[in-house]
Amino acid sequence: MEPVGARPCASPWPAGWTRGAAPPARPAPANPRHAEGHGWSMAGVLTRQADDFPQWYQDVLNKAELADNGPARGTMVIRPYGYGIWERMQADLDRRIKRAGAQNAYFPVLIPLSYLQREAEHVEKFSPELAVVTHGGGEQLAEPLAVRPTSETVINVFMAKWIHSYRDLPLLLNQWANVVRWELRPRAFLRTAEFLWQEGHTAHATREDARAYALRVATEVYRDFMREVLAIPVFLGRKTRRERFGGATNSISCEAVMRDGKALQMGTSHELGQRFAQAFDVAFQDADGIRQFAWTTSWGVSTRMVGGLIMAHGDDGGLRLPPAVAPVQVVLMAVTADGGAAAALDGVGAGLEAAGVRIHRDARVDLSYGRRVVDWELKGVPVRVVVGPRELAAGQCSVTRRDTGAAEKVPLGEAVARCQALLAAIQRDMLVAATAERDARVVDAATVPEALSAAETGLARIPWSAVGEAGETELNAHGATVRCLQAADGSVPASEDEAGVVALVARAY
RNA sequence: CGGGGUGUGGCCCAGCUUGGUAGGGCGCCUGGUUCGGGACCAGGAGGCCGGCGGUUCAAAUCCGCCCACCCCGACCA
Repeated sequence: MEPVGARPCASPWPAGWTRGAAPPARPAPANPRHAEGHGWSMAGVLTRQADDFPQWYQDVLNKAELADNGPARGTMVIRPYGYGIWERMQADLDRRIKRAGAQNAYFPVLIPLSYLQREAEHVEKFSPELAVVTHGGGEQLAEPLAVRPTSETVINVFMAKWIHSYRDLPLLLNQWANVVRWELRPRAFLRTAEFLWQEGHTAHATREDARAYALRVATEVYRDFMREVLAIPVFLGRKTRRERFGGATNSISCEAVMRDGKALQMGTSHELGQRFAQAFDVAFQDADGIRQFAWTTSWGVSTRMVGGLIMAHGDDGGLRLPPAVAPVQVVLMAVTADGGAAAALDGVGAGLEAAGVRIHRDARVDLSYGRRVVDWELKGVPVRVVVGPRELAAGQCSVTRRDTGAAEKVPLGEAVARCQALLAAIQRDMLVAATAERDARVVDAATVPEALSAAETGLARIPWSAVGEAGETELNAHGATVRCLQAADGSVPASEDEAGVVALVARAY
């Protein structure tokens, strides 16, 4: 007997993905070319999102050449095209982080295990996912070394060494690094045993300063980056006690909604109070000569954002990339090998390059036209410029945008300017579209059962007073979580107990 | 830790019940015809059938042990 719906698969990624979840209703494809009756279909190329979203994600990873599974369970190889996206994210974030005053540094990947144990809640939360090195050079180590799951501990040791006076504060550090967390349910980009991220660590003289900085990073660095560069709108909110980072006094998170209605935590910024400072003796003398503990923060975003980008924008044709992070912004291709198409495209390409646009010339005329088109659609290249005999005869090129599928004929002489305008429009329109789609998935709820029902297809807004710790337990028992808490006006509340606080509830990756 | 399942070219799988020269699709290589939405034809490369042992004239197939991975549950969050 054949188990219905069984999909044997050697890959570890899709494991348990749809556990208990009914496939939510899906919106109509954003790309009109894929609509019923239009004739062009990606059938056979990609699993449709509505049929099996996790399989669609897996197909996109493979066909857009984003990532492969690593040899060790839970590890991932990021392929050049996927890494190109990450590099674009890194470059922009790095600028924003520096604009916020932080400087880059680098701390070791191996951390003495005893460091991890100095802050009680920190070690409690991270122990289950630690990878520990016990041998080196063929000898058992006197003290095991943890492979960093995050670097608060080692960085605080050095903050303690470097900070003496209030004049040394604030100390604003950031590092780009890899971290390892032993995950039992890995999912490519979203939860991998090893991932790449940036982790910021700061020390401040006052609680107010630390709090303001953690919020500043969450808004000016993370939220703005996600909106302006990734074209993904996020809810900024406060984590509940249960969802808080191990060792934090407050965690602020950026929560995005994917196209299957599930939420994804795209980034977090934590107030650590004086807990790490006390554990690691990060202290300074204030202007009055009084010795005080510093107030610290930490904040990070990771390669998980690549997964979020895929799932927030991708459609049945594959990836859709906002121009700001697209490794290739415009692809140029000829329909056939003969004629003067190549020369015409060279001219447009040279103009685009001179204008600073990232282009790719697809010279593979030995492949069928359809094959090449599908390739670039799968890869989400924002704009495609095509020249064939028809265009050539008219002195034009065909310019097609990936986000809407809209195509137009443009005189060759105007192609560069038109592409630039389109790239700007796509960047804007993708945010507008993603925002509309997200908002359509947000439902107001008054009770925990109502919130659970709404979480089947999206995100529920429910008064936190109607949930509480008991309600949160109930939600968790049914696969939903409180993603974050917001004040009535959408801002980040200073405490859970503020009047009018609203909980955003969803199933999450 | 308990229950269930799967290991066969790069990928997905058939073959196993009833032992008898290792197959198909996709991908890859060559040549040709094609090329306006994943083309077609022909030829070709590529496999200690997860490992060890057993039964047998003969094992991918039957038996035993082991390993790895996956699913459900438990645990954790």
